Formats: sequence, C-alpha cells, structure tokens
Amino acid sequence: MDVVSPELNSLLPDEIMDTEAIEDIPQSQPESTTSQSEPSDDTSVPMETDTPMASENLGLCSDATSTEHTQALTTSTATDSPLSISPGSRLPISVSSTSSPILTLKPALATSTATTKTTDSVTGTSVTTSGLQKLTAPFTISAANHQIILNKVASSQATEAAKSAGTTPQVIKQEGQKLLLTTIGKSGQPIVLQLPHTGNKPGISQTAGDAKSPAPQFKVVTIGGRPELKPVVGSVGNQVTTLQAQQLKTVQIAKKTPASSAAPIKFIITKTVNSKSLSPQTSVPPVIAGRVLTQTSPVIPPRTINLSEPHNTSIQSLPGKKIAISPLKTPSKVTVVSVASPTSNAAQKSVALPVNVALGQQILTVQQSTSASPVKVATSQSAAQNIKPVQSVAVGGVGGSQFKTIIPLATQPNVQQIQVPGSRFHYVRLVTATTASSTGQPSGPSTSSIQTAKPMVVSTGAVRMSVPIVPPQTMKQVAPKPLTSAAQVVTTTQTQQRLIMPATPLPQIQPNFTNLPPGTVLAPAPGGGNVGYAVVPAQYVTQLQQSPFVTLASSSGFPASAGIQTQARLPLNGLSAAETTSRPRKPCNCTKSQCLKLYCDCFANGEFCNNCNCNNCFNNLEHETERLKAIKTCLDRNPEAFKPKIGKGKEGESDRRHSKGCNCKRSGCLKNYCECYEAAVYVCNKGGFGSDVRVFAGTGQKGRTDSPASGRGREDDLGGVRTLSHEDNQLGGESQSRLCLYQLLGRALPALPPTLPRLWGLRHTTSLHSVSDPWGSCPAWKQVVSVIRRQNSNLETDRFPPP
DNA sequence: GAGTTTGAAACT
DNA sequence: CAGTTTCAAACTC
Repeated sequence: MDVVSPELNSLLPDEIMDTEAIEDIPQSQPESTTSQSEPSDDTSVPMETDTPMASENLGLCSDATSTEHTQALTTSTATDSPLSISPGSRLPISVSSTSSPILTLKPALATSTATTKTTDSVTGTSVTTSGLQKLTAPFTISAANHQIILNKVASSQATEAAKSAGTTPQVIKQEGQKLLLTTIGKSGQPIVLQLPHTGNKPGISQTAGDAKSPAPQFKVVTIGGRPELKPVVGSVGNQVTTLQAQQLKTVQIAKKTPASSAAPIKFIITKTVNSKSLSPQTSVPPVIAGRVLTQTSPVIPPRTINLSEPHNTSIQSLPGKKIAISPLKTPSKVTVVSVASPTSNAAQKSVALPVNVALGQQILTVQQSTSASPVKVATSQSAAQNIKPVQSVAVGGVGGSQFKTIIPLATQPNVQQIQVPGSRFHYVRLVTATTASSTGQPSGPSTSSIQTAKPMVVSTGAVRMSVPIVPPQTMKQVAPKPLTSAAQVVTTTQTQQRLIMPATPLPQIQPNFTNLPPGTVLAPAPGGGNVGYAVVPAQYVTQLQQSPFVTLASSSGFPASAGIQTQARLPLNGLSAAETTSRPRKPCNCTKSQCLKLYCDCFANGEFCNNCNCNNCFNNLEHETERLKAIKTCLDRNPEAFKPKIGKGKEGESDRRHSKGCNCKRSGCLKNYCECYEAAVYVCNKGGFGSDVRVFAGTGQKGRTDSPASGRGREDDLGGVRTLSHEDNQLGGESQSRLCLYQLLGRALPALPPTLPRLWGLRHTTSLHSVSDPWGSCPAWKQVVSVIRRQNSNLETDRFPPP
C-alpha cells in the first residue's frame, strides 16, 4: 500500500509536497523589487521586512518655477527626486503618487548661509509616498511656528496644476516655519506638522536672545503607507507619523537649539519606497536610502527629505548617547529614536506631542535631549559642528516592512545607515565627520547627478556625508554596477563622504552584511572610535518603541531597561508580528557560551540579551567587539546563520517551512526540541528529518503496511496516518516530499486552514482516532477520514471515528 | 529545583 | 563530510 490515494491527495494542497520552493529562493533578489511576481518563500519569509507596496512621489516645489522641475521628475524619473525647499516664502509641496522616495526639504532660515539655493534646490520635487493617500487626519507635529502641512495629491500632475494655479495648498512659510504638505488628490486631509515654538520651550532661555529662535525646531515626519495608525511612542518633543505602511518613510527634522539664531532648519525625511512601485524605466533603485540635505545640492537624489536646522548647537554634544534603532521585522514600522541627553532636563520635559498618523502603522519615537528645544528629532548636532547629519537608510526589504533607523549620534560622528538589500537588517555606520571645515557644499548637481548610485550628501554645515542609497538587493556590492538600478553605486562627492565599509577590525564582515542579525545597527564600537561598528540588535529598537522614554546613556552602552523584554521581532517562524509580540522571547540562560553562540537564542536572533539569566554575557554593547567577532564567526561558518529558518510556504500559504529541516531522531518531531515543531512548521524542507507523516489508504491486510521500499513491516494495513521514520524515508526514497505535520497533533490545529494538510500525523503506532479526537470538528479531517473510509471499507471504526 | 533527555551547534 | 563534543532548552521526576 502506498501513500495517499489520488482522491485524497486532491484534497490536499499541492504546496505541501513541494520541497523545493524553499531552496530555490534566490537570496539576492533582483534589483527591482518592483514586482515580485512570485511570493517566493524567500520573499515571503515573515522575517523579512515587507516591501513597500507602492511608492508615491512627493513633490515639493518652492515656487511655481519649481513646478517645472517637478513635472520633469515625475515624468522622466518618477523614482526619486530630492526636493529641497528653500526657506523662501512659500513652497508648495505636492505629493504625487509616484515613486520618488526621498524628499528633501530645507526650509533654511534666511540667516543660514547655506540656504542660498532656493528654487533650484527644489528640483527634486517629486516625492513618492505611497502611503500618503491614506493620510486622513491632519496632524501637527508640534505647535509653535513651524508647521508642516502635508496634503495629499492625487497625482503628481495634479500637483503641477495646483502649483500653476498658484494657490498651492502647501505652503511653507518661514516665518511660521510651517510646512504644509498637502496631498493634492485629497483636499480634506492636509497634514500639518508644527514645530513647537521655541518660545514655548522651557529651554528657550538659552537662546532667548535670538529673534530667530522661534524658528522651527526639529521636525520629524514620517510618511508611511500603511493605513494603520500607530501611536507614537512617547518621545518628548517628537512626533512621528507614518503615512504609508508599506513604505517606510522617516522624516527627521532636526531642529537645533535656538542658540544659533539663523541656523537653518533641517528636515530629514527618509522614505523607503518600494522598489515594486518603481517603474523599470526609472533608474532609481527601489530602495531609498536616507539622505541628508545639503543646501547646495540642487538636485538631490530623491527619497529623503531632510529638514534640518543647524541652530541647535547643543544636541550633538551629548556624549555617549547612542541610539540604535533597528527596524525589526514588523512591517512598516518606522522608528526614530533620538537620544535624550540626560543633562538637559528641561528640554526633554517639554511637551511631547505624539502624532498619530492615520495612515501609517509606523511608529516613530523620538526623544531628544537637546536642552532648549523640546522637540527634537533624532538629529544630534555637535555644537561646534554645525550639523550632524543623521542618515537613515531604508531597507528595501523584500517582503515585509522595512525599517528605518535613525540614529542620532551623540558625538560628532555622522550616522550612516545602510540598508542591506533584501535583508531585514539595517546597518548604520557612524562616521565621525569632524571636518566641519571641509563642509563645502556639495557639488550641487554633480554629486546628485549620479544616477546609478544615490549618494547621500550631507551638506549641512560642515559635515557632509554621502551614503549610497542602494536598493536592498544590491547593497552588498559596494562597487557601482552598470546595473539599471541606480542606487548601488556609492559616490562620494566629498572627501568626507565615506563608503560604508566595515570597520577596520572586521573587514570580513562586510560582505556578509546581509546576513547580519536582524535589526543590527552598526554603530561605532565603544572603544573603537570612528572605525568600529557596533552591532545593535533590533532589540533596542523595539525597546525604544516600547519604552519611548528610555534614554540611552552614552556611557552605558546598554541601558538596562528592565521592563522591555519583548523584542520587536521579525515575525519569527512565520508568526505574525502580533503573535510574536504577544510572545516575548524567553530570556536565555546561557552559562558557557557567553551568549555569543547560536545556542543563545538572543544572539541567534540578533538581539542583545536583555533581562536574561545568562552568565558572563557578552551579547551586549559593552562587548561589541567580541560580539562582532562572534557574528563574523557564525557567518563564516554559515552565511545564513542569522537568517530565519522558518519561512512561509508559497504565496498565500499559511504553511511554514523550515529552511533546513530538523534532525530529530527520537522525539519524533513532537517535542519542542524539534525546531520545526517548535516553530509550528508543518512543512519541513529537509529531506531527512525525523518523521514523515503520511496518510495511507490501507488495504486492511496485515503485514507490511508502509512503503514497500522501506522493507519494514509496520502495522496492519488499515490505512490511516502514519509517520515514517527517518530510516524509512531514506530507504523508501519516496519520502522526499517530507511533511512535517507534527504540530497538527495538537497545538496548531485550530489555526489550520481548512485546506490543510493532506497528511495528518501520528507516530506509526498510534491509532488514528487519537489524532482525530482533537480534530473532530475539523472539516479537513473529516474529509480525509471520509476518503479513507471509502477506500477501506473494512477499516476499524475506532481508527476512523465518524465525522 | 535537580537531573535527564534531546537536538542544534560547534568542534575534530 | 562524518563523528563527536558542547551547549542550552525541553522535559521528567
């Protein structure tokens, strides 16, 4: 007798038998994430960040003149167009549905020298924000002078029209320093971002003298595509809004302390745009990397909007502040964290205005430490140095949400975030751009001109940084490719620009960025100065999200935030984020491994140990060097060591697959020892895992019941569900379609889709009814039983309880 | 809570 | 690649 009859099989989903899907998954996704025709397993791996759905372009036009640019952008290169908004009177901002990920808005104060560029800078007007449309409720970031109003525009074209009309709903006024973003399409849903008045701020006293001081403070705007709203985790002054779920958009608006009156305000907005949305024609890589605005650069690579004001001097100075935000798997989350300086009391105390964006599920949490300005976004600037560019890199993750991480550096160093293509990991490199002097403004067009690579240029003040915006897929390759996708090449227009390279100590790691633990942020090693990387587990991010007010002390690498245990995680094991969140990871108990082996779940998940019971733990920032080495070692051993083992099956399937399969021998894959079982995987990809459960249509005869090839007698050939032993599988040769259905036996049953597994499992010695009992109400089970009964009229009834 | 079992990871 | 050892979690008592 053999396996399931055709009839029975017909009931079963095909994909179950398919074992290849997992392996086939190409790790390197094609540059264009644009359309993934297939929800291949890889992409579907829950762990991966979701690919943004559609990208929309935001066009910011300072003037009617600028409108022209916008059109050109939208038409020719919908993908990215950086926008810079000069501080000039009003800047209409149009958001088009097109792709351009990055917006750069610089409402520079008149005082700011750099802000000379006005309309020209605006060129990159089009910004694509897929989620914008979803914006329903206007939000204001903070009160005070600065306001940003975002209006959706139905189409980029509409924006033009609106501009031409001269009555652009979006107006940025310097005096008010308001940014109005209006989506053209939807009149009713403007988004207004207001920056708190400096005057309101407790810290104002310092800069009280500045007339300019009222000027805008930092502003963080996130445009997320998702409809869902996420409350902004309490950050003091910060507000976060997510417009689009799918696309991550992080807008950092750093406002600097009023100390410098004239300093321009910087907004940094980083959007991640789905590659999918991008038209193939557009050279723009699907992934948007964060950018820093430079005043000079007329055309900025799209996708990031930086609004920054150099005003605040104090912010950077905060030593020791480290914020690592690693985007976790949770789709469409944007996390912005600003480190609050312990010193500045008043500033933080300033009212925090959470901004809820109806659209976005993304959450931005920002804490700012800056003394004066209550509202501060992650940007930290050294007083001496004008600006610390904060770079956020959006991850163009294949499937899921992408993270954006904004890390304010306490120290001068600039933060560069790196997206790893296709991976959920976000890396940030902190670069100390000490050379304020060198800050020559970015070579305007020239720098931006690079189509292939999208460098991030930070022109603010002295420091400039260029970070290539690389589509997630191409991230690994630093060298520019002739690829159509532009982003890959990193161009450093300025000497200060730096390629994202691994710190000296661990050059080898670089190639494996993609494999780094999820949510990893590369930050300067504590002792390493500029060079080193610190790998910050996603944990921090989640912690931050959960406890918005947590401040990271610079000195202590790791805040022992007691309460935060749940780590934002990738939807591990195919579990939904909600599921995972509901299940905080268990604290590890490692004693000998120093939590630097994959034995340690924390480490294996790319997380720092937090509230664990481990001894001699090195899985923390304080031992970043060791940790990096350990990571490297693991990656050397297995490049996919940190990749999720459990992924979804084919598209639409709820099945989970284990990429490798277990090696269970004694547990029958029915214990939590089994990774598959533990992960509720019922489709095991491994050819030789412990048990193979099949449904047999028995003959009713005694004797050998299982596969003839196995040569092993089993039980009576009564049909039913059996589990082939490992040996059987190997001998039988037929078992390559391994099905691990163990979880069906108990825990996962309720969740099973009706189409369920064709095979239900029991150990071969177990009678069916023991299985069926818990499934009595399962239609699929009844169906199978019915089939078996028909085929085996002489079956013992107890084996197949009546449906 | 101590001891055992188990399988993944690490090691040889 | 196979066999062994180490490790931490799961499990049992």
